[in-house]
Amino acid sequence: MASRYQRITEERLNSLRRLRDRGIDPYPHAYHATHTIAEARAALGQGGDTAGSMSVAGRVVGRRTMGKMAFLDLRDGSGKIQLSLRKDVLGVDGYGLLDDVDIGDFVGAEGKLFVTRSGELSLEVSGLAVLCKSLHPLPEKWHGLADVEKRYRRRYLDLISNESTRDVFVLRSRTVSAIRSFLDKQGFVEVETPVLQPHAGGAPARPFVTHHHALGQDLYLRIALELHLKRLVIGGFDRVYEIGRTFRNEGISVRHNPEFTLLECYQGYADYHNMMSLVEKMLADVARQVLGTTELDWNGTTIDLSLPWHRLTLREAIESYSGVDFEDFPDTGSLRSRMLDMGLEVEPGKERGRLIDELLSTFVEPRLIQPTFLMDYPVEMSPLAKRKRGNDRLTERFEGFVGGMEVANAFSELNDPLEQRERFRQQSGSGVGDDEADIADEDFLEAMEYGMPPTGGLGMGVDRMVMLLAGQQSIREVILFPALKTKTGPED
RNA sequence: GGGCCGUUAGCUCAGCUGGCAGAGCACCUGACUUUUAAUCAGGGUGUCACUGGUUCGAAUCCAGUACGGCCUACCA
Repeated sequence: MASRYQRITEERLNSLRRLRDRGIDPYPHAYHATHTIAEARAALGQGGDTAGSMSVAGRVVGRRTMGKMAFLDLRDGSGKIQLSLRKDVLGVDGYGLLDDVDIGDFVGAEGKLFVTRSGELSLEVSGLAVLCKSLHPLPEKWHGLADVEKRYRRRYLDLISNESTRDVFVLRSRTVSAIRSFLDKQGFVEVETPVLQPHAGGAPARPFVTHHHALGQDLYLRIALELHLKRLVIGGFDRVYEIGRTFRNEGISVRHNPEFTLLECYQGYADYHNMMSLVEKMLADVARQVLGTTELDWNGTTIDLSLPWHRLTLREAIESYSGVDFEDFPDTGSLRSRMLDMGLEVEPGKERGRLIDELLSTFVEPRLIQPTFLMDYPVEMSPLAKRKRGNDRLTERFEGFVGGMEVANAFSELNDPLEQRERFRQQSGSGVGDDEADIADEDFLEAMEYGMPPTGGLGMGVDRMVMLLAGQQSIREVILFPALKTKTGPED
């Protein structure tokens, strides 16, 4: 604490002291601004008569003094405006306050609008109030804050000094709103289900474990929304969705954050074909609402989200990009030796489904830049999906890819409770689930025994969707406070 | 977990084969009543990430540690 205090620039503390000596509270409780800065700017646009006095409030982001007159740049959440301060208007005392106003401080200003000789809309200030004294200098005005680690750890500084960062998160907010409004219009009901669960199911991922003291019981942070939402379909919510944080105790990368936002929605009486068109329509609709177009710039290439997406089966895709037709290798051993022949490093213990997944992520996924659905995944990769009509070895499942990333995963949901029980059993027996995530959720199976209508289910990574719309290559650029290791040392 | 790269002033960055720690912005002092990357004159404010080693001498070379970035691994 003491060291932190010592780092504060002596001049800022002196300003603070001088303000108090003058009887000015540097941290007042409130300020009534009559206009936001954007409203103030618009006020001049109409009519031109700006005789009325108005007030605005914001952070000082620029300061140009020239003796008996000065300009401050003021910014609030809506925009930026220049304040003009003159000694002959404010008086010696009022103008003297400027000595103790630094870049970074919050001020409120009252005055009348006018346009300077050089055409800049400004507020001729008749009254200035300090609203908060800042004790640290802001990052430099031209380059902003560039150090990636500092940008994430002190996102507030990133937001203050880099407008583009702010734009990304405004876009994120609009994206989530657009998803909601799209689904709401389609008759989906939004719900919230538990984050803390006795079993973490719905996906083969390692969960975070926590402990409930009063219950004396370990709980898991959810890794998917699936099993609870299906319970709600069983309960009569034919169209239901949730947008929520999920947690996976796995590696961190440009596409993976330990906590991320997942959209899942379920539609009774629908199958995976219906979900495909839902995904297509939703992305096109969201892009139009957020960007005004279905064309995205992704790493220099243009991605077109207009309908329809390219469709091919997983088998076709893997065969055309890797040369392997997995139907020719019906068991783990044969597929494994084929992959070894290709010079791939294959970890022992991977089942056939995992091997196919590896072919997919190595050869196919990076190539799927334009929106593409891969359909019909093998049963062993998809324990919650219904078998494909006409082919027992496959399921009616698809994944959607855009920009070389998986952004959607959906299927005709398995609703045969006896088969579901059997699939869970095979899954846990195969060593895939282990005890890390107790997939065999007995409570869920019992619910399914009461009967779930035929249902299409869909999951989409919201962070990745935002990455696409914002043209960002790293998930950390679309998460305000991405996961970072705690920094230890003299800093604190 | 493995590999490569990075960490120098509040911020953005230079600093060569080892020889007194640098620039711009910010900040401080002074001038300036229409500036807007204001301008002009002056001022360097530093645990060179941390710890150890080599050396007469280390920001620089070596080793380890921390944190970060990219790749990889893990991961529907």
